Amino acid sequence: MDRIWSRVNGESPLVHKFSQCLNLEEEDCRQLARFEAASRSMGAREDIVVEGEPYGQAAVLLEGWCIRYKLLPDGRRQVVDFVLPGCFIGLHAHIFEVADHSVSTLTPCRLSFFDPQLVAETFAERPRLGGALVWDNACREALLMERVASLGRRSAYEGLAHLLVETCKRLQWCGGLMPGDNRLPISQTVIADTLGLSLVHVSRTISKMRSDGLIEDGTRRGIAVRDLDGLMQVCGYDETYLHREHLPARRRSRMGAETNLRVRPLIVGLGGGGSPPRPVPP
Amino acid sequence: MDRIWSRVNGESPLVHKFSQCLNLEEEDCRQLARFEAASRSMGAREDIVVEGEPYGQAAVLLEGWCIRYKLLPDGRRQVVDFVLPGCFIGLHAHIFEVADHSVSTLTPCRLSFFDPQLVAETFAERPRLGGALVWDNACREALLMERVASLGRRSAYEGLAHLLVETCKRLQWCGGLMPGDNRLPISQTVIADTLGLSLVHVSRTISKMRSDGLIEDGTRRGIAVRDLDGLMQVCGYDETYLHREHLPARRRSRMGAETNLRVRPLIVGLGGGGSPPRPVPP
DNA sequence: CGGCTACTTGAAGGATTTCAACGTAGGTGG
DNA sequence: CCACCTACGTTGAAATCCTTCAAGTAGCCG
Repeated sequence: MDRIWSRVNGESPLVHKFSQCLNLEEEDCRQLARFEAASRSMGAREDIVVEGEPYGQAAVLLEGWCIRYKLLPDGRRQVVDFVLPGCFIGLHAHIFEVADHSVSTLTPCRLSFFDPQLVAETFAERPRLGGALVWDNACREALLMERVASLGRRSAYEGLAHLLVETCKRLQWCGGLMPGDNRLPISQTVIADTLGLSLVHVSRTISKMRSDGLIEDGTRRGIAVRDLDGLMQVCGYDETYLHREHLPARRRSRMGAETNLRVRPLIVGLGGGGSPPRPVPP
Repeated sequence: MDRIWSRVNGESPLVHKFSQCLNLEEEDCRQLARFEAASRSMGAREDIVVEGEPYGQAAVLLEGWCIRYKLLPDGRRQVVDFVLPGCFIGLHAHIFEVADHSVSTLTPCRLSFFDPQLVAETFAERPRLGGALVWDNACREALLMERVASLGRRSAYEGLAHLLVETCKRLQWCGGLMPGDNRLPISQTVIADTLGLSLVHVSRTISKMRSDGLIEDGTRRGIAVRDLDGLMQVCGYDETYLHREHLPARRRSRMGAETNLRVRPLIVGLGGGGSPPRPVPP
């Protein structure tokens, strides 16, 4: 589980990501390359950002997996998000003095550190890329909201299914899924801290899911999805929040700062002044 | 609980909010006024944004409370965030086609709807304000992460305490706390859907907290905090994530430098009913 | 006075945690 | 090569947190 989780091809993760929402021009790629200029390797389980301490430089993750997490005063840990290739780390460095969460490597990683100032420059010089950054940020927030929904309203079994599906989708998206190998490098401990469960219960939940034929017996080699559709059924997966619907065509013309943003009619008070959709227990 | 939760004075919520992180100039205030130009009233329990449907216009909440929430396919509801005066709603309208969450009024509200295009203009014409928007957005993300930690790793009692403290802090911050009245207009149903608990258990938790002398018997009039320090002890409250540390001095020079703007438009904005019983996993 | 919504309370059951013990693989050093 | 250590995973049993079901109370409105 400790090998580097490299990308399928040697392509730049940022170019790969943003070319999905933007027709990158020569100059855009050049600018993105500046983010990835100072590549550096790190081992597993190393800290990149530490909660309560000042941010260091910002970084892009090129290869490997990291986790973003928070610690309660008594040591309980909550993993907030998985950081996959192409994700930014510590981009708030230029906004906040002190980090409100930690980021650590999960596997050996390759990252590129850059001066946060580069973000400002990008907005100034390549507004189209600036728009892409905005979009990227909004996507991360959507992901966070879905996590909230998962933690609050899904059972352990459902939550695990959802996490696995979501992670697979994101991996496909960022090109981080190995061809003949769909294992995810996450230990049960990490899963527990992500789903807000105890390690023991995660073990039992995984056992059940394995015997249900939904995942592989990937013990100690990472968990592996066997039946994606089955998992999606389990948790009623709805991909809307990943916002990948209309990326190909429409998005390209809208993200660019050159084009006009359009206005749409208000949607207010549906239901004739009634209450919001509320499933009431009898 | 149905009166309008107005602001302490008639000041503009946006001016109030951003003057805490920025020395607003005459022209800044004029620009902010454009966001608040088209004021409109709404009743309690009306929809503003509906998950799965296209966004409407964006809005600023001027008075009242709203909730941001998600629905699972089977109707379970998870409240993601409280929207307080000065908060934006549907600011993603210019990024995403389809809303990934809903927003509804909780109390009667006054809002101002504006064309999302106004955001782009603001970044272009008043970069200092653009920086403030970025900061505002980052704060909301920090809030979301804390919510994740709460849902995943705090008990019902701790989570309730944390939610109450956080909400009081935010209210003080946005000036939405009435002078002689520290009641919060949130029903137990809303609390349950925020903490990811059942209504019944919230009722019991509140009872206990009340008998512990931490909150007032605000039945049917909203819950009221009696012992803020006590609540903070219960949940080990750490305010770091609200990022209010160095707002007074330092922030002003960093956020606002039209000269050396370290941050640049990284826009992004994000801006009733109860959850049915959770189905038993197979 | 219904009828509605919000809240309360008791009892039972289920989900999840804790405690504790055990197993297994990989790495390290003798 | 084995002994040992550590990280990770599994399993059982008991305890706890929380949910569900069900019924009842209280305030508000027409």
